[in-house]
Amino acid sequence: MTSAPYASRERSTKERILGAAEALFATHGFAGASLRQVTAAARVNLAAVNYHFGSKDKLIEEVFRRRLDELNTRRLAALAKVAGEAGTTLEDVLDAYIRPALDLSRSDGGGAAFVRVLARAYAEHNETLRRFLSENYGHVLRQFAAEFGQLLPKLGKEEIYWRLDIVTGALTYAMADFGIIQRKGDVTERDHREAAADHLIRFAAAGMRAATTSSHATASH
Amino acid sequence: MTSAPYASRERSTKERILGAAEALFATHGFAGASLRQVTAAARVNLAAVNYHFGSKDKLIEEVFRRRLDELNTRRLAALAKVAGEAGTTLEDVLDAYIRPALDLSRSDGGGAAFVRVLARAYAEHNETLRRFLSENYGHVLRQFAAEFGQLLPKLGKEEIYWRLDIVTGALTYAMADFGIIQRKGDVTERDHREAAADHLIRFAAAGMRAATTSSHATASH
DNA sequence: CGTATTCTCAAACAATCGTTTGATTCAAAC
DNA sequence: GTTTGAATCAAACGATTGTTTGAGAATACG
Repeated sequence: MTSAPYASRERSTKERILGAAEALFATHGFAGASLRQVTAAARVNLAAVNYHFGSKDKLIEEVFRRRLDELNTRRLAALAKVAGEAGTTLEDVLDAYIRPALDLSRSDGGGAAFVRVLARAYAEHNETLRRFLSENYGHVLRQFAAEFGQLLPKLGKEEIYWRLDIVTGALTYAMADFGIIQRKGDVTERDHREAAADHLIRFAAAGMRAATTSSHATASH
Repeated sequence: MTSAPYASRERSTKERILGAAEALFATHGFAGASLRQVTAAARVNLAAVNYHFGSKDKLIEEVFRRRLDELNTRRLAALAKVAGEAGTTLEDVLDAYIRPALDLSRSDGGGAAFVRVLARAYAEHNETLRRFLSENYGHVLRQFAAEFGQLLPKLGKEEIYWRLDIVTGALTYAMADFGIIQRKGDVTERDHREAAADHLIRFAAAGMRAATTSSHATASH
């Protein structure tokens, strides 16, 4: 029975709400998922959201904070392992940027859903949410941009940001499995994402290395 | 054969609704923009949406159909000009894919807003909308994939789709101006998008040409 | 024990949602 | 001028939204 004391439940009310919100925001979006859907999925009372988080907007922020803190930490840790080293390649740095997101999407705690939430956040124009993400991602982005600048000395600072921006957009897109390509039935979700990261890293590395010749018409060949 | 009443107005009610819906869907999303917002912005009566389109979902579909028909036509026309030719480069084909979207985003009829709507559609998991887009994009995508296959004979069919998929995601992301990079005040919107397309084409071409040899770490397990 | 605090719950709140209705206005057909 | 059918309008529909309320149950602490 569930008549046990509240504190002894397998997961706290706050955590159940966060998990349910994450999954529903990924599926229906922030405006599309109602608090009644969230609380029903979490098997908690409707009023629990406003009691524990204050409002729906604050709940959304908490959904992001819970994952982004760890994602940023892991990315910077992975970057620190390869940054400045002699034999570090572009692929290594890109791996440090992409792999933590891949790992997050594989984690069983609902991280896969969060990656889709993250992709939605990029598509949203919500000013509050944009600023929140910028404050979290901006710091990481600057450190990676500095490392890319060392590996690609011929590229200007602005050019680095341009290309890294494209990589981030493509990464988010690919990680969220938004592509038109449907994975075959005999390929597991894990292998699918491994392949996605593998393709993306090769793709992104080549793109980051591309020459800066302004005119692309009849460039080589 | 009755021509429409109220024909003396500068734009018809249907067109005004479509324009307002496009702009508001881009800003607030499909669930986030209400019909009252749309009809107020279009300066038409609330009931006009259901009268002319039947429902909100049908209105959404019509917003897409109006732009996608022309975008697909232009992409295929641009592809036909370079496909099969002797000196055709990868950049030329990518240009045929990206340039029509760029032109659309520059058109004064609200095309810029539609590109943002398109990016939202990719982030949505709406099954109906996904199928609608797949039917429109699938046809174009197959033709481009065939051309890329000729230009990159070393890549398998599945690999082509993988990379083209990443290009599409990155394109949508960049075209919608979702990037963190903010354009400077002295750069016009037009120049900003020109630069974006230029960067993206170079980036994408290098990515498409990337070797298939896995340069880093086959996964464990 | 009793008291204080934290949390849950059903119910209701005002606001907004997409949609429908019925009357009215308008341009063209007769 | 009358009729006709399409288009517009204000108003209301029932359903759903995020949020608040107040009473009650569960826990913590003295």
